[in-house]
Parts: sequence; structure tokens; C-alpha cells
Amino acid sequence: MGTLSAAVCERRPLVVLLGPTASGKSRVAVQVAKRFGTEVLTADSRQAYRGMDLGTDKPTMEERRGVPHRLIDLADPDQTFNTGWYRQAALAEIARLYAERQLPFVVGGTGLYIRTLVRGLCPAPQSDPLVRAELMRFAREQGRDRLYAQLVEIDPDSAARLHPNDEAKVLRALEVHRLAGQPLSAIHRLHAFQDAPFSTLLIGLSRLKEPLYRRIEERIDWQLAHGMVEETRSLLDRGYGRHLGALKGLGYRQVAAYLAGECDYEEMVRRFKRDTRHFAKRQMTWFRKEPGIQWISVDEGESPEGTVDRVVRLIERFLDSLEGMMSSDLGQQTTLGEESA
RNA sequence: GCCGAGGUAGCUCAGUUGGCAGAGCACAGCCCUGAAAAGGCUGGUGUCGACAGUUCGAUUCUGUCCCUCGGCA
Repeated sequence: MGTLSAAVCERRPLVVLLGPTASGKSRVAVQVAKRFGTEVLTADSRQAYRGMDLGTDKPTMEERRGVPHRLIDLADPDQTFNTGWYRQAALAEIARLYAERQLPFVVGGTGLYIRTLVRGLCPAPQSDPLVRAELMRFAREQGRDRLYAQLVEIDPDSAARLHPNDEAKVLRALEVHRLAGQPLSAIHRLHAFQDAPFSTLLIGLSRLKEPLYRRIEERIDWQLAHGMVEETRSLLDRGYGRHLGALKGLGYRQVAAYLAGECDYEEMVRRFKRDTRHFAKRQMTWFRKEPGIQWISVDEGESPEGTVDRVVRLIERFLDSLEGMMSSDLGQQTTLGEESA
């Protein structure tokens, strides 16, 4: 049975808990979800893959403590999970929760997924394997510069924005042009992340760099001690090759290189930790630019319960503000999150 | 103690036939609209071990000393 009033539910509230890897989101999230009698909607591009559990730091059944976790285990490692797929699945879960009068509570660190959930995804056509394969072959045979030259020709605005070496994005822009018959930059211009389908509260969990990096290393040591190498080996044995996007994720990539004899164990650990630190840094760069995040900085001494309380208070205040809104405010994005930004 | 090799960026090292020192990694900053844990861009002043000599000029050549690592004692 849900906890949202009809009035609040109509305003389509959406609460997001985000932060860099190893900031402690998952643990806090379970407690927060419990307090509001709701579920956890994961926003994590890697936890979407089945059979990739340890390496993606999926909470165990025990850790979930009876709180349903959604949007994980949606795809097999040889499928290409992506932003569009995620968004569609997430919107379906959110609609279901509203029907049950429950608060949608999104938790994760994949910045793009969160952004497209909160501000929409431009209506460009989804990726087409055939077109993509053809473009990749062109790039391989003719070189990146020739690929980029094509983009300069058909979509100079996108080309100006992208570096010739950024093959993945150059490829995508060419793909869209071919499928949609118009440049990606034109589609972006119309969209510009202007959708606001929800009244959103964004809560960010931050930690100082040093303690965060230490937590990252500790988690990796734990993962390796609890079967990370075996999990990777088992994926490879089942025929999921290293070229797959899923196997290019943190940890799996480094362990696979080690299993292939490309480096020794110690070097693998070093790279795993280093690349994860770099990733956390990139996440923070992304989140810093994201408007409206209300940051909670967690210091080392704080208990998880303390953090939970702070998050709960923010959410209660947010829900109260929605309760008090006139119906004419419907559809407007709340600015609660920007007050202390 | 003797012989050999070496002391240059946080680390590993390159280099300057004498002219304001440069790579990789680490680290830092940034970009991102269906691959996003992916992909991409940018950032190098450090008593060139110390002191003295030669020189217009020494991190580079010479001498002495200090330190590190091998080998022999």
C-alpha cells in the first residue's frame, strides 16, 4: 500500500540519490526506501547485466533486506544495453509506482541515465546494428580522420563539438544522420534537455577525495577476495568475449587482461584501482555540472544511519512542499534542490 | 677498503657533440543526448646529488666529496 497522497502523486515526484562509486549510496538507499515504504530503482549501466554481480557491486539479497530493487538484471552481457533501453524500463517502473501511490526512488551513479530520466532524451533514432557495423568498418579501413571528414560534411555543428579521435560519438552522429535524415545537432537543438516530466529532488552523496579513494581500494580488495576473478572467468567461459561492452566495464576488463596473460596479478589490481579512481573523478566532473543537486557531504565519522536521517529529512521537506503546491503549479519542476546549491 | 654501474619531475627513465630540461606512468582539470563503469580532450620549474674549476654560459667537460645498487674482499 502506497504512502503518497493523491495530491502529491499528481505532481509526479521523483527522488534521485546519486554520487560517485563507493560513496555508500546503496547502503543508505535501502534504509531510505524502507522509511518511505518504497523500492529502489537502480540507475547503473552495469548492474543491468545478468551474471555480473560482484564486479558491479550489486547489493546481495541480504543487503537488500526485503526492499525490491528494480532495473537490474535486464540484459545478457552480449546484448547492448543503453540509455534508451534504460529510460524506457525506468519510466515503466515509475508509472507502476504512481499507480500504487508509491514514491519513485532512483539510486545510482550513471549520470547520463539520470539526466535523461529527469530532463528527457532527444528523439533521435536508436542505434542500428547494421548501420553501426558499416560505419565501424569504414573507420577501420579508411581511418578515423576520413570518418570525421564525413561528419564535417553532413553535420558541421556536431563535428565542431567533437574531437576527431572520439570515434564513438562521431560514429553516433553519423548514424543518426543516416537514419533520421537530419543532423544530430539539429535534434539536440530542439530538445536541449528541456523536458521536465517530474517534480524532481536530486540528492548527491559526496565524500572527500582521500577517504573516497580509500573506500574504492577497500572495495576492490574485497571484490577480489570474494570471487571477482572467478566471476570474470565464468563469463568468458560462457562465451562472452572481451569485445563486448559489458566486459569492458571496470574490473572485468582488467581481470580479463590478467587472465589472458597480458599482465600479472599485481599489475591487474593496480589498474583496476587506478581506473576506478579515474572513473569516480569523471563522475564528479559530470555531477558538478548537473543543475539542482542538493549535496550531502558525508565524513568518515558519520554512521550510515546519520546519513539516512539527513536524506530522509530532505525528502520529507520535498514532499511537504509538493503537498502545499497549488494545482496551477502542476508540471513545474521544483526548485527545492537549488536552494542550497 | 677496492672495482664497476648509477644519482635528472611523486615513480621509472631518456637527453643535452656545453645554449632558459623531456617521455611514460602517477596525479590534476575538463567534455559528453541510445556504447556512459563506455569514449574523448588538456596540463611538465624540477636547487638535473653537493662543492669547486674551465667557459661568455655547466645539468652536460674536469676534480673532490656524499649517497644508492651490484661484485670482490
